[in-house]
Amino acid sequence: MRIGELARRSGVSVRALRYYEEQKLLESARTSGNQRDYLEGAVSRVQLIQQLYAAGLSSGTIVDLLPCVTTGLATQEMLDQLVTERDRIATRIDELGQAKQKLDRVIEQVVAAGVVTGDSPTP
Amino acid sequence: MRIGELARRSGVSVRALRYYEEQKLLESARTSGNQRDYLEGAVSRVQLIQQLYAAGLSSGTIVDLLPCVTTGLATQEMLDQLVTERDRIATRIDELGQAKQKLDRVIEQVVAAGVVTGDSPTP
DNA sequence: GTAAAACCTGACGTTGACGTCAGCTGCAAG
DNA sequence: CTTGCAGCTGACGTCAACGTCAGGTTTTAC
Repeated sequence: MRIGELARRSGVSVRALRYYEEQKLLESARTSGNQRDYLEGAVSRVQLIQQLYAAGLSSGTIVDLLPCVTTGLATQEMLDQLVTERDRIATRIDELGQAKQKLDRVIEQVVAAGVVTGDSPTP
Repeated sequence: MRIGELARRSGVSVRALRYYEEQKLLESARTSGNQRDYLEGAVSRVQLIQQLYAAGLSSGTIVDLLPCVTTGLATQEMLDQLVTERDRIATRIDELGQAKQKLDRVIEQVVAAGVVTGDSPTP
């Protein structure tokens, strides 16, 4: 599979895939014409990378943790880092939950008070 | 209250407070010597701003929404934006929850398999 | 064979929330 | 008075995950 297809199937940009390779997150074979050639498994790997990015991990951290995420094996240091990140995510979920509650309450108030009509007319 | 005290009490940097003012998120009176002079309420306002930032809102969005967060009054447009952001946060919480579950499972696996000892010695 | 996609490397541009530095002013203490 | 911290404005620096452009090569379609 070449880079364009992987991009479509995994939902990220071609540029992002090249960036992942630069960051050692993703590897590719090369064809005789020097074009990247990916295995099928690359799709789920890219999706995994995306999920970890979305979780707020840096590329460096992902590089450190991807091996044990895929193999289930880790050194003590890796385990510590895993736990650290897991806890960070948990904390973040908490923060977001509080912010959401705040907005929920504001929305409730606004709805209860009725919407204000104070805009400029559409010219 | 001057800017240094507000920074200490709200837990953000002096630079951040000046930035908030630049972004119209925070206002201050000025003393005769042109120094910023804040009301007591500024502390909680800054904390609120921080919470909204932490929730992933941009300063522009916060500018739009702060009025109704503090007053409970909103136009239809503001209400729509409120709901949009609330939903965005909810989605994000979901994503983070999934990522957390993934790390939880990995940690479980690692613990079940036992920690690997494969490091370079400390020289 | 040739035109159009798709791909390559390399390098500069973007964005947001500040950090940091320079050079100047205000203000309370001894 | 002067020492020295706190504050002021203005402006450039940062960092990460890409976007985008330039200039060239490879693959595909006809």
